[in-house]
Amino acid sequence: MTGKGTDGTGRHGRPLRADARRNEDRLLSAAAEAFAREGTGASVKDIARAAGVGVGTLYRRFPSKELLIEATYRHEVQVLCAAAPELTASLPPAQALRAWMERFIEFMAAKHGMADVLRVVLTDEGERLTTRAHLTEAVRHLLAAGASQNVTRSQVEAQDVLMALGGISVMADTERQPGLVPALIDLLLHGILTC
Amino acid sequence: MTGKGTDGTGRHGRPLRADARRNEDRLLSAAAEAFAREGTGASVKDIARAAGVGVGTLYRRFPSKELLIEATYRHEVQVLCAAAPELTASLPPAQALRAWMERFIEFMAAKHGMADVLRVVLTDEGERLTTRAHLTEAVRHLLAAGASQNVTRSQVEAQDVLMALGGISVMADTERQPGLVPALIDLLLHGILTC
DNA sequence: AGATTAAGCGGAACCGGTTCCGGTTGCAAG
DNA sequence: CTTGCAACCGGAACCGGTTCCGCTTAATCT
Repeated sequence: MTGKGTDGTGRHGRPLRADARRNEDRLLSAAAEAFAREGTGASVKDIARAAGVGVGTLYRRFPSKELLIEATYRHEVQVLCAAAPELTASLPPAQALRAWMERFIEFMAAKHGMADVLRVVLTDEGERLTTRAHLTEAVRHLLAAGASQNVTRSQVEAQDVLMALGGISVMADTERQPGLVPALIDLLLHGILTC
Repeated sequence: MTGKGTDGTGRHGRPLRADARRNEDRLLSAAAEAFAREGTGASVKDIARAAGVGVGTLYRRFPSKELLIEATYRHEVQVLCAAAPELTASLPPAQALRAWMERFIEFMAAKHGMADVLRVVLTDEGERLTTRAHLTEAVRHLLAAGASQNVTRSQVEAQDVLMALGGISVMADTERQPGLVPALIDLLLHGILTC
């Protein structure tokens, strides 16, 4: 994230011009609708047209389709992250971990082709709090709860777990075999837990 | 795999016409060179031109870029698979497993963008022995060696391990963090081994 | 050799993502 | 209110993958 997106500021933190902000709103709702209806396969040109702007405008605000997707789903990701503390509060660490991992995968799989999101959601080197940082934080929270009761190996890094989950999402999306996801989550969980 | 590729037979097992076979050869060597030089990002049109044929010809023989990539690397994958028995013969099961997984990832990462291969290499429902079947077999071999000495959990399926490796490849390719791969291999290995 | 025809061929056309750029306009300074 | 200009706008153009289709030709039959 480089200071662009839904925060109403431009490239240098300067407030957006009124028309620009209006277009951003239109684009986001057109995108939300299109992605909900057709999945992330929806074409950017169609989204731009539905929003009543040209593709150029869309691309200035969201420099790639993936970033548009991320912006569209950012809120849902925040909700996902917020669930981590709640789960650790109400379940034993191992179960909380599993439950959250399932939600993560489920979210990623929700709309077909969601794997695109992942590349953006997990990839980023911006300065401010990013979506990715939130996710890492959520995992760190879950792992910490486990470590404090010695049920998770303390060498396991939150970031690596996140990446592993990302990998599972991609494969689940690519392949279509039923039962793959639970099997891979099991494998990952076994790798995290103390024996 | 549906009976197309480098076996010199057409869609119905009928032998290829002479010109077709010649073009297939040209395409494969042009592809090999292009992929080696530019990675799998090399454009199909360029490859067709280098081979002196039209894109249509390329597409009849290799119905998608991914299939062309797979055909180009099929031999290397076979070599990789062949290494599995050798490793189990010369190393303790856990080490053999780790060594092979490292080779797998290394191979996938060798040429940038190799993640494309994966989708084809790992996805397939053909009737005959496929590349994917070979890979699964290699993993099964490694797991069997481990199971016989009780160092690997017997519930772990070869296919799931292969998928997990696929996921790691994708993430390693997407992300660029050093140390990610070893960390993920560790995690996976811990998930496979008995404690 | 000549006819027949399925297989093969090339490349124009299409589609989706992305870039580029000449024209437009919100906004603030004068 | 006018003016200057940075920010913004739209869409044509480009690029890569894939499809389509009319023409060509290797292989086979007579």
